[in-house]
Amino acid sequence: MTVTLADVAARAQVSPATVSRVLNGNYPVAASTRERVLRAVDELDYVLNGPASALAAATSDLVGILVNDIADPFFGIMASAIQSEIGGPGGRAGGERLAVVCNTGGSPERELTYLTLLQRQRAAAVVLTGGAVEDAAHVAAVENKVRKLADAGTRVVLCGRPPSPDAIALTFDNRGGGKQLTEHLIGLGHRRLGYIAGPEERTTTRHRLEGHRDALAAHGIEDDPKRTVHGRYDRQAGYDATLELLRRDPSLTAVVAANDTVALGACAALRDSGLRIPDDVSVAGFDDLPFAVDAVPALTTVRLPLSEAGARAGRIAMGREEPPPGGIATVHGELMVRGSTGVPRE
Amino acid sequence: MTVTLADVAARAQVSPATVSRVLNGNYPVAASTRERVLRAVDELDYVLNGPASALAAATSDLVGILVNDIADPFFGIMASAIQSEIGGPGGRAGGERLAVVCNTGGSPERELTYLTLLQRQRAAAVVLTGGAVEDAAHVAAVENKVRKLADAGTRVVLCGRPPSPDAIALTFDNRGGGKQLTEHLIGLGHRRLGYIAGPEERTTTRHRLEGHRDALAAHGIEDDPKRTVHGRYDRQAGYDATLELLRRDPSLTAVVAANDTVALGACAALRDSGLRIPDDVSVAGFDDLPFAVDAVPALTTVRLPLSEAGARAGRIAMGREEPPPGGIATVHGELMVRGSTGVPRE
DNA sequence: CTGTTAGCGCCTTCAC
DNA sequence: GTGAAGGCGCTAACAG
Repeated sequence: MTVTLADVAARAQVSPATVSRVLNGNYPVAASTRERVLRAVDELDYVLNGPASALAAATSDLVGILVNDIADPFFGIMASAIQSEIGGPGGRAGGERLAVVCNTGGSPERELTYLTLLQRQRAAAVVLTGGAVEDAAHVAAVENKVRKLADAGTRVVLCGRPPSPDAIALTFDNRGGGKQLTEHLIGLGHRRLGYIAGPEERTTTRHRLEGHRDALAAHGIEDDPKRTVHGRYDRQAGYDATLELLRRDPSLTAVVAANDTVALGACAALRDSGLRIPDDVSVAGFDDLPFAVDAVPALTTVRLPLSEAGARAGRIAMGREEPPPGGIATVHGELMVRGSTGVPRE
Repeated sequence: MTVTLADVAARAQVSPATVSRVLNGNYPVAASTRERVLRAVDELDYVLNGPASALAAATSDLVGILVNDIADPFFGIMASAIQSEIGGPGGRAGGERLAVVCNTGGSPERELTYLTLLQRQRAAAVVLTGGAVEDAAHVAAVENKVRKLADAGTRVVLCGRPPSPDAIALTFDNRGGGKQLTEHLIGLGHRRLGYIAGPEERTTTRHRLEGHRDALAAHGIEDDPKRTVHGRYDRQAGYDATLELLRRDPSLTAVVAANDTVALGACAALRDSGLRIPDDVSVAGFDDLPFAVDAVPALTTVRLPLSEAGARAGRIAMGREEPPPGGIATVHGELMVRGSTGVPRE
C-alpha cells in the first residue's frame, strides 16, 4: 500500500541501505547513484516513515517548544523566533526538523505531561519558555525530567526561564527591569505607587516584584503591602486590580503592571474611573509587546528582546551556537519611556 | 540502558503483550495484573517509546495544528482552543496526545513541508487554520497532500479556511462579515470609505474585500479602486496604507481595515495626521481580538468566534464530534459596534 | 484474560 | 562506494 524504502531501492536498483544513505546524506554515495535514488523517490512519491526512522536511529527530528500561553504574543513571538532557527535544513532524512509548540496553559501537570510526551517521542531538543512555577515538588519533578531528557541525548534549553541543572539557560533580567521601571517613576516624583503583580507562585512575578521593591527601598519609600495586588497575566486581572488599588488608596499617582497586557487593563480601569493618563495617574507595563506602542497614550514599559533571545535559544538547541559560558546567560531589558508616565499630579 | 517494555514485563512477571495492553487500555486485563504492571512501570520509571509504538501501530499520537503566524493572537487563540480539545485523555498509550502547532509563517512552501513532516510522523490528525494562498499550483499541491493524509487515515480539518476536498471544513463567513461592517458605516452616512486589504493572494483578504464591495454596490456607491490598498496583516501595513489612502483622497470619512491589527495601525496614522476618531474619520477592524476593546476609542469590528470554532475543530479532529453535514460548516461573525465609528464629519 | 509469534520500516555495523 | 543482515521497541493477530 504505502511506499517504503525498499520499494524505492527496487526501483532505483540499489540496496535499501544505499537509499537510506542518500536520504540521510551523511555518508558518501556516488553522484550517479544518488541521482537515480532521488528520481525513484520522486517518481514513487515516497515519504519517509518517521517513527520507523526514529526507532532505528534512536532519535527523532522533533523539537519541542513549551509555552505557557500560546494565545499570548509574549510566547508567540518567542516561539516564532525559536522555530525560525529550527525549521529549515539540518535535520536527518530530508533535511527538515519538525518544530512543535506545546501549550501548557501554565499548568505544572501539563508541563510535565508534555515533557514526558516529548521524551517518549525521543525529541532531538526541547526549549522551555517563560517563567516557572515555584512549587518545590514541581521544580524537582521538572529537574528530574530534564535530567532524563539530557541523559537520553535531548538538548534542553530554557528561554526566559530561571536556570536549572542539566539545561542551558537564557534568563531575562526581570528583577533589573522592574527596578529600572520603578526608578523611572520615582525619578518623576512618584511616591505612592500601586503594583499589579502576576500569579503568586511564578518566578517572573516574584522577580519583577522584587525589582520594584528594590527600587522603593533604594529610595527610602515604604513598601506598603496594601499597594500590591496579585492576579493573572491578563487584561481583566489588570482592570480589576486597578479598581481595587484605587479603592484602597485613591491617592495613588502611578500604577506599575506585571506586563503590558495587564497594563492595558489598568488603563481601561483608570479611564472608566474618570482618571487621565498620565495627568492623574501614570501607568507602566513590561515586555513591550507590539501593541504597547499603540496604546493611548503609548505605554512606558521595559522591552525584552524576545525575538533575539528566542532565536538564540533555537540556535543553541540545534547545536548551531555555543552555549554561554557556564550554561547561563542573562538577557537584559531596556526601559522604553513613552507617554503613559509623567510627573505626578498636584 | 533505557527501560523497555520487556523490562517492565519481566518485573511484573507478565508478557510484553500484557504490558502493552494495560498501557493502551483498550483491551480487557485483570485488575490485579494491571495493578502489578502499573507498579512495575512506576518503579522502573518506564516511558513508552513513541516511535516504536507508532511504527507497530501504524499511527501516532501526534496531532498537528498549522498556523500562519503564531505570534498573532488570531492564530494563538484558535490554536489554544484546538489544543484544549486534543490534549487530555483519549490517545493511545498513557492517554495523552501530543498536540503540536506548526508555524508556516504564511509561506506555501513551509505549509507543504509541515504537511509532509506530519505525514511522515503518521499524525493522527491535522488541523489547518486561517486563510489559504490562492495560487493554483499551491492549492493543487495542498489538496494532493490532504488526500494522501486522508488515505493514510489522518483526519484533516480546516478551521477558518475555505473548503477543500477530503477535508472537513469550518469556514468563516468573511464575506458576510465584511459586508455587514461596511453597511454599518454606510448606514451612518459614510460615502467615501477607504479599504485596507490584506495580502493579495489570500482567501481571507479576497472574501473580506468582496463583502465590502458587495455592500458598496448594494447601496449604489462607486467602488473607486483608488480607495483600496493592499498590505500585510500587521500594524505597520495599516499605518502606511492609511497615510497612502489619505494622500490619495483627503476627503475620506472612514477607513475599513482587513483586521484589528491593521486597524490599530490605521488609528495611529490618523492620530499622527491630526485627525480625530471617529469625529474626523471612522475606523473599523475585523476579528475582535482581545485588544480591540482597549483601543481608544474602542474598535468597531466583526467578532469571529475563534475559540468556539477552534474547539469544535479540535473535537472533530479527535472524532469526538460529528462533522457537519456535507463536511462543511460556515461560522458567522457578529458586528460589534463601538466608539471608533460614528457619523461622518460636516 | 494472557502468552507466543511475527513483523512494522528503517538504520547501521560488517563485509566486500 | 555498495550490499547483506540483524535488530531498534512495540503491537496485533492467533492460540490457549
